Amino acid sequence: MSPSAPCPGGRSWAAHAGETLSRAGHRSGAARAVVVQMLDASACCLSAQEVVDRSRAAQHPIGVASAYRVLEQLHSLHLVRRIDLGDGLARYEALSPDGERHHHVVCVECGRVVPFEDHRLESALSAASAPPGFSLIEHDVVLRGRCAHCSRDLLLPPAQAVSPA
Amino acid sequence: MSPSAPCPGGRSWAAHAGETLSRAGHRSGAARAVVVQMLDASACCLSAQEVVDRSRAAQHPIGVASAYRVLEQLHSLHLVRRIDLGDGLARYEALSPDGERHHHVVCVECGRVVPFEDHRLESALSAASAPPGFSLIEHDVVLRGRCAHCSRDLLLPPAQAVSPA
DNA sequence: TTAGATGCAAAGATTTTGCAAGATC
DNA sequence: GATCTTGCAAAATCTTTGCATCTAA
Repeated sequence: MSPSAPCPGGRSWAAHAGETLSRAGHRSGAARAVVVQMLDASACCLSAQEVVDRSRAAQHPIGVASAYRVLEQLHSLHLVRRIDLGDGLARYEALSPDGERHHHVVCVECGRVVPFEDHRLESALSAASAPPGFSLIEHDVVLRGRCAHCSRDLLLPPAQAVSPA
Repeated sequence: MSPSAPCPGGRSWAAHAGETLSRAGHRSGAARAVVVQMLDASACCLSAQEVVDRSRAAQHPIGVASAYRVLEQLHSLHLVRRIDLGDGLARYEALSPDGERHHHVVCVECGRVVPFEDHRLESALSAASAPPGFSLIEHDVVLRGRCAHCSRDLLLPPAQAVSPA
């Protein structure tokens, strides 16, 4: 979790990403800087469109194509994780080099996304019995349920319930 | 797993689905019958396009829109599970009423999808500590790795390696 | 100066929707 | 016969690609 938390070496994820990118032979550019900064500052995963919208709001607008290209670049270098919450959007989140991961819970009513960690679940996933010969690399876990807010609304008369997003 | 395995009552999943659909007030139709039969006969999840392609191959072609509509209908009645393997396609698989579930492993090289079960993982998922107030409903788990075939290819000289799909 | 980065617009791919024709009950 | 289902085509989304321009090194 910890947005913009320093990486093991004391540097920010953004610094780590920049270094990895240049070592890979990529040049720096305005769009890339914006995307990296957005991801570094975000507490959770962002879609390409969200990155573009936030860049506009921050007075540093970038093109949609650039957002997708930078995100793909970061993904190919394992600097971000690609997350699919099942709504047809690809989301990305910064991946700290220490391998720390978290999972996501999505509210089936309002779509709210909440990150969470669970060490026991993590162990079970690492120890998961994959089919013979399969060597596991990573795992994606998405839980679905109702957030506190929407669970409460279910108990209220329909007229008072807040309409879901 | 077990494709076309009888449900607890001894009926096939297709029969169960048909009954549930009519109880919900839906009428039967050619397209729906084909989709239900495809899912019942499939060992694993199918995309809408796969259903359409197989329907054509089986000499009972259905329209793309119908496939999507029937799949959505089945999903809303919890007769199928919607699965997102991260490649931008929605897949669906029959959901037996006894609640038996399995997960999927995807080969990062060739895209092969293999179902698997793991009771310990299942327990960890059921016991997962969701954020406060969140009531969990279901979970999606996708593991990624290299299948036996592709792991072997990595050891061969590039010239002999089979090109990935 | 050279090769990569960027942005716009067009193209691709997947899924949804409008509407007329055909089936079911 | 009323209503739901189906299928074609158009629309809506999300993502990728082509190409000219700009820019980092």
